[in-house]
Amino acid sequence: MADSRPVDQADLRRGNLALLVRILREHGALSRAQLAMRSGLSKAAVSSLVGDLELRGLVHAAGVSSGGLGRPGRLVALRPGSACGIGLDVHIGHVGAVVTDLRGETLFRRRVACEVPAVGPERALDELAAVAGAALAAVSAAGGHPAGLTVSVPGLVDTDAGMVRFAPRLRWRDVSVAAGLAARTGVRLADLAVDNDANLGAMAEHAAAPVPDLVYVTGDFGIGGGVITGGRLVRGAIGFAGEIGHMPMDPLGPECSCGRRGCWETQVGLGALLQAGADPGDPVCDPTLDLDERMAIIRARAERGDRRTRHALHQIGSALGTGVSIVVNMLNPAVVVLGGYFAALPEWLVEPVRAEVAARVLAPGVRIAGSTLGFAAPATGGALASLRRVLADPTLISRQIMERGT
Amino acid sequence: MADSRPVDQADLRRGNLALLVRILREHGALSRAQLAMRSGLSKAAVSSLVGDLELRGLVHAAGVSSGGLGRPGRLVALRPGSACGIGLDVHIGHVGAVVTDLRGETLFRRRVACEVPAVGPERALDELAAVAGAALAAVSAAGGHPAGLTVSVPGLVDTDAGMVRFAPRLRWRDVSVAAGLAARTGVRLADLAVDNDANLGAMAEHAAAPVPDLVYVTGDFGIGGGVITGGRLVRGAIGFAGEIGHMPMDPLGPECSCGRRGCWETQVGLGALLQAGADPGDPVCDPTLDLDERMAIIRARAERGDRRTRHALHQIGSALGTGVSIVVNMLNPAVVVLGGYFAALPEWLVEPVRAEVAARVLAPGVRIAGSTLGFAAPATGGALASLRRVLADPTLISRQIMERGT
DNA sequence: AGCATTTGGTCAGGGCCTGAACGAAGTGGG
DNA sequence: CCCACTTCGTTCAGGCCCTGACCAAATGCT
Repeated sequence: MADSRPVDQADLRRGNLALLVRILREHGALSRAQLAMRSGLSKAAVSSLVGDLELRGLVHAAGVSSGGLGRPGRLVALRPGSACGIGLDVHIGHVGAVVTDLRGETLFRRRVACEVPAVGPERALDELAAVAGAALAAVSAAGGHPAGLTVSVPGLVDTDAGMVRFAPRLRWRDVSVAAGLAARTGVRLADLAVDNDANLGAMAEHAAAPVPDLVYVTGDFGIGGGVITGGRLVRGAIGFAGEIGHMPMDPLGPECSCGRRGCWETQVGLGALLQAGADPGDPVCDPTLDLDERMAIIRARAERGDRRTRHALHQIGSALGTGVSIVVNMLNPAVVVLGGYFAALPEWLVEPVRAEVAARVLAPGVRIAGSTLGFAAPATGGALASLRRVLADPTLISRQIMERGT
Repeated sequence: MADSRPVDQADLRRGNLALLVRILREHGALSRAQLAMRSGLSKAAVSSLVGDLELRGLVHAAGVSSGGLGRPGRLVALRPGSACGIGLDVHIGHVGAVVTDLRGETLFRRRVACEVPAVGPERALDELAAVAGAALAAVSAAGGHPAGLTVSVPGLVDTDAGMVRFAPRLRWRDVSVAAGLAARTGVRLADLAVDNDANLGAMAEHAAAPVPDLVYVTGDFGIGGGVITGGRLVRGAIGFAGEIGHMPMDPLGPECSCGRRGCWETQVGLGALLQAGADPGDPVCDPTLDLDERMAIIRARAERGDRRTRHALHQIGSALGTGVSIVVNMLNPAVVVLGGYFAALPEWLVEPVRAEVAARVLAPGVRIAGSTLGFAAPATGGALASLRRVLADPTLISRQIMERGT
């Protein structure tokens, strides 16, 4: 068995193609001369590389640079919709899809209600495959090339096997999501990936706030965490990293679904908020109601100053801050992003968390922010994860297909 | 400003030189043909690369492969003492040095008693420079080339500036270790690095137990943590990652040196053990006594079954396990290594930690182990950190110098 | 119109890896 | 003892990729 791969001239080419794509992603349209300047490559090399990217359909001419002396540069930009990452999302109440191109623009977004725990994995995968088909059609319509599909699932995922090992909230166990989707859509297994919702959410937030060290905490009834350090996602030895919902916080606390007592998610999960802030008959406790609507009711109550709701939110915020402090002490991220239902109530949750962090954390300068992506973060992260492969190696988009197109 | 470095043919060469060095490090002496097989490179390329490494003095002929049919292979091996990493260690009671070559063999080891908090940074750096000088002399005597010096300090380090920001146990604040050592030894600033003791300890344990995800917890009076995920050290946004000693564990606990209450280190630090296991007048509480000797006394008492000692150890072990469980839940390492004073008492500490982890951690298969390197881990890690640069880029060892030598 | 300036393409050149060919250095059967 | 066989390591042509120099093209300024 080989110990590691040797480095090859093709790797060199790949690396420089990827470099140009990264620069174009960050700076928009640039001339070849500007690309040469920014990349450090020679003009000759840039010419050749841009020609290559053009043949692959990843870039196209984008006018000329107007201003200034001398011959105007012919601008080159990433072609809209050229390579598209597809992110799919399985939630308790819906399945969804997001399509993003290399520039980071969203080309397609859909969300379909689906009682996933009730209908079972096979029916849910049928629904998911239908949404995926629509996403793929949107990519085709844009004249693009799908870079891959990544499915977000709220549970424990074996990313190598493309399987969901255990997702208690979906009532899934050992579900072959990748294989099931491949069979239904005809997409190659190699182009399908499955990952945890918090991991993908962290990737989405990381792309939005590009600091190398970020922690994403997402909540609905369970709590998930996604950790990015040094720009890389932390998965742990067997993919359990970030499973912070079951941090033991209070040995005398209420019993948790995992069988232990006082787990963090019993303190800050949506269940805890509803229990403290509403009576059992209250409409916000109605599980058949859409999550967004229930959050809107709670928002409204908090905004008009309802005492019980405010008190419940403050209690959640404090407990959230205690747990966040532990994470921050250990990992020293530059940013902690609060996603999921926390993102719907930032006015009442972010401040208590900041206060706890200020009181309990050694390191200065940690930013606490509500997610701007909200419940869309996991699917967006899935799209980005799919794109990341092309970003690292643009030659994955083959030349031939595009030559046919011209 | 360039956005990122372009990839170059020299990078290609570097990468393949490094590949061969890695393979030789792992497998010992190999023929060129075997190297070609294992690396995936062609025989021609291997010949050229080996010739290059020979000129740099990094490898040398090492006999012939005896067995089998056909022409025997001329074995090539890493030259003992060729490139040497130097690790320096500043502790409360001593300064020390370790020299390791590319093969991982230790060529030199020294430890000199020094009351660092008492004598102040300048005098301590004098002592450290003397030890460093002896280490450099040992490298010269072995016909080697120093790959760099890395200093381990128990405190908060600004690795970019080579400065210790705050080391309460040494009573250091804003000490320019790299500059001070450069001035005293004549070593170039670029070859000097400073890092936290727990980070370096983690690197040493990581090299000994090569799993990609490892957490190292070290204790004396303070508690430090080093985290490696995906084979990379986690530093955090401003270098505070792994500062787990001040995790808030008990809001009603005793006051900590940091000003808060119930930090983890008040529960599991050496102070907690001594307070629970010995009276103030007890010799093990004598701060002038060598740490190793004090640990030996505690070991002896535990071995002969002293009830109070055993009880104190069990109490420490439980609290240690509680904190370790939090870390493990968050990061899912394959191994947790207990270093520092914990490593001196594994028979009584490892089991309670295992029990707590088994009760509190979701992920299966986490190994808990006492460090085999003990108090030597940080310096060893420093030596490895210095070597890592050469391992990533063998061309750092220039050819000319070695040509002069032959 | 002429000149300075900048762009971008072409071409020789050198570094690096590959694959084929070949001499070198052993083993083992006849 | 000799020769076939096997494996090793070097050499050489060939191809890929980047660089640097050169040059035609395109535009503003005088």
